[in-house]
Amino acid sequence: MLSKKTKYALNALVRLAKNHETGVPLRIHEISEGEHIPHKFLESILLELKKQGVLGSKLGVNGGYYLLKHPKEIMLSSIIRLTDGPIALTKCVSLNFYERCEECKDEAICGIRNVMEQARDATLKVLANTSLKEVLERETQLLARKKRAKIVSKRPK
Amino acid sequence: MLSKKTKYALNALVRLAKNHETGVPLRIHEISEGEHIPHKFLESILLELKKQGVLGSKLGVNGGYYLLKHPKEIMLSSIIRLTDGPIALTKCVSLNFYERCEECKDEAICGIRNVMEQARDATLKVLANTSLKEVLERETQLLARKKRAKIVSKRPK
DNA sequence: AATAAAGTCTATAGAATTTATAGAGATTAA
DNA sequence: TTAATCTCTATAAATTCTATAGACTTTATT
Repeated sequence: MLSKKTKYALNALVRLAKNHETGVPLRIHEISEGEHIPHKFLESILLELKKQGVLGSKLGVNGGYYLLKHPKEIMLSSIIRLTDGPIALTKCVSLNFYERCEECKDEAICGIRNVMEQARDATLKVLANTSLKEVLERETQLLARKKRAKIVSKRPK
Repeated sequence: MLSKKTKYALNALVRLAKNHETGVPLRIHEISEGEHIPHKFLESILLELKKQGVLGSKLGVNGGYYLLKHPKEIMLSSIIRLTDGPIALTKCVSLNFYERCEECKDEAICGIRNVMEQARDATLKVLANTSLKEVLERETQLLARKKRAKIVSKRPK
């Protein structure tokens, strides 16, 4: 499961992606209110994302945060790794956070591990191929679908 | 990430699957030593799996635990759900542990959620189609592969 | 009937992680 | 100069995870 921190980070980044083309930074304040994220918590999350090179910031009046890369270059997998750590279900199959399982006798012949590798590949195929831009596009589609459904439901028989 | 509890449960169940055809129960003791799992912790895990209907037990001398179903009928996804809970990355897309995200404004148009659905399906395709029997078969294959590799490495040039 | 070998049950403690907040500091635009 | 912002350090509160203690019950064996 993703932590709240990661969900907050993802939502904030989607919000920043929406704002990306305006060229002006977004205030923490605007994001935390718009996305229902505790202000101080979001503050620390965004600061961390800045330190990790995902976000840039501007201080003082008219300051705020902005994406350092184009939304299509920012993949969900890399965000999750920054805020939550491993995407794999066990560290012994993690590509970025590998660690041996203490209790394991021989990794090379562990059947569970073998399945976890497969699961990791399946998950990653989704998360590493989905960018913030892609998320925005999906939201557009979902919104259109919702509106269509509403119209259909109101149509007289 | 899977908790230790879940990893312990999986390893114990694989061990019980190996023992399945003998028809005799396995003692907690034998499992905890063989799989390097803290005895008391394993005790509580197995008891829980019993209450959930996965395991049966026999009391007294020559007692122990055994699988209630054939290893090919026990899927990794169902074990993980019993010990860890949701397999999905967010509860808002969990099939068995659904819960609304507090911070979410409208599930129907959430792009993140849409991706998480996809990720869930991908992971589940692996975990819900892999049984304990399948894990055992993989271990056999991995062992064979390992032996072959050893022979090749020893072969004179 | 006695004994030893198992699982059963309740309670709880310790550790780690997650979530969140406080408050003083530094920078910038107007 | 001032108000608006992000920055930084510290820490508190809550929750979850990991693990253990110890008394109890059941069963096979002698």
